Amino acid sequence: MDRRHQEVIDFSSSLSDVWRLLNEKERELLRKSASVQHFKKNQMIYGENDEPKFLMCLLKGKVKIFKEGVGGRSQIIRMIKPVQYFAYRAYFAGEKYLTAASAFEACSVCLIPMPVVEDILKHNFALCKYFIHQLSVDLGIADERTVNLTQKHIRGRLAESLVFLIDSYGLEEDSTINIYLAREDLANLSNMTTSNAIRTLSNFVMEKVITLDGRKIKIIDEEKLRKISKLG
Amino acid sequence: MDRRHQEVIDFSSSLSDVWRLLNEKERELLRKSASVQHFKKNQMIYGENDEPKFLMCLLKGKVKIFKEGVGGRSQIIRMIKPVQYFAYRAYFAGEKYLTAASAFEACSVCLIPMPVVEDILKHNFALCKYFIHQLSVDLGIADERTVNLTQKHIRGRLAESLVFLIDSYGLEEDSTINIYLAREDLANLSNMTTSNAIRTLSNFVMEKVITLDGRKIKIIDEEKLRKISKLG
DNA sequence: TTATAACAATGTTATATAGCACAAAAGTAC
DNA sequence: GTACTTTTGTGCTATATAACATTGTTATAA
Repeated sequence: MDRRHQEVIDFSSSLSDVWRLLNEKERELLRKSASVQHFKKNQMIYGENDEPKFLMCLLKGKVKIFKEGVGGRSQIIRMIKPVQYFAYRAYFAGEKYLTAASAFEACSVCLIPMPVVEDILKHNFALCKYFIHQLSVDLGIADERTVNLTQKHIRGRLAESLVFLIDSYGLEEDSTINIYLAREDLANLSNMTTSNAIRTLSNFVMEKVITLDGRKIKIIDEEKLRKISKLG
Repeated sequence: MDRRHQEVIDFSSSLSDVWRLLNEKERELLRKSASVQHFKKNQMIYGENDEPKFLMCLLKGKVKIFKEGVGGRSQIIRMIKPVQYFAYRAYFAGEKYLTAASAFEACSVCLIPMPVVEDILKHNFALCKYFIHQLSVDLGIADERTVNLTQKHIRGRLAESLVFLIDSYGLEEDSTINIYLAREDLANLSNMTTSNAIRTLSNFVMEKVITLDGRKIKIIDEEKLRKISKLG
């Protein structure tokens, strides 16, 4: 049994959400056509304007989805954690990718050819429903985000990003956020410059909302943080 | 034949996109369960936090979808024209409405109970695909919009809104945009204050990109407008 | 070890845009 | 018609934030 096949067997147990919606025949189809690929830290998974070919499922690691904006400034659109599906929007819309994805840390990604997914969709209403639901949720998040990023002030935006990171990746026992972002990434997530991300973080430290140790962010007063996030 | 039924017959011919995907039985089901409602100018169609119950199809008029942001500032998320479907995202996501919708001018809206839609979806893959496609396209637009609204400067954002209006509602023979927005709405679409919308419009007039006559906006140099929109 | 680069912190300056006040114009109601 | 509200247009001021420059700090490599 070659290594590749081995991995396919492995991942199938963890594809949870989608896997549960399939019958044995469909699962067999996936086992045959899916493959696992590994990405090094900062490696590109797909780029803006690439042709979408695969439904991707993040098995291990963290992925950032981002867009290059005006003047090279990049905006992080969302972060992916295991086990989340991504990279399917463009295909369904009949477009090229509008965003890019890169491995935020070393990643294992399961690739399922979109035509295979489409074939299964034809006879599997539960899976259709899954995608409709997922896309609807994401669209809601995107609409929220538009208003938050444009209308909230810098403190509110940064606080919101921290809350988002807490909710996505959780806290360690010592209340450290379970992901280590460079200040620049935090800025790209919050729509501000790196300097302002740094400054505002310092302010939060002074106000005893967080403490900093390099890229480690420890949450001291989560309630206050959520309040700052809400009030903009 | 009562007036209501009459209207149902009328609309069925114009529901185009979706209607085409249905068989006779499904159409009959729609005819029975759908109804048409009229809204006066500025009347609320649904509000933030309302429970979503209907798939809506705009038959006549114009609708704006917006969100109340920080400090009463509202942000127009998208505009709907005939014959477009809307109001379904929240139901599919299992959420209340995150946005509000109001009649921008006198409107006729066809209401289809979401449970009926879901019933049809179960056995109609083409319709599933329609929604998956539509949601995917909208999600792409939302992602684009996030970056544009946050990173482009005021001229770029206003120009983009004008281009959007041209593409959505078209131009009359004399190159007037086919929708008459208050400066405030234009501002809410472009994420700026009313004063700045007015000022920037005036600048565009001076630069001979447009001319103004009250709310009538006549496009003089569309190419230049698109250029301003692109370059931020 | 030193050299080199990437990142973090912070102060200073410049500027885009919001906020406000007020006047003019246009709609709307009575 | 008059009174009233809403919308539009402009100028002025305040301010949030970007842009830039500098310095300190930490990693990485030679």
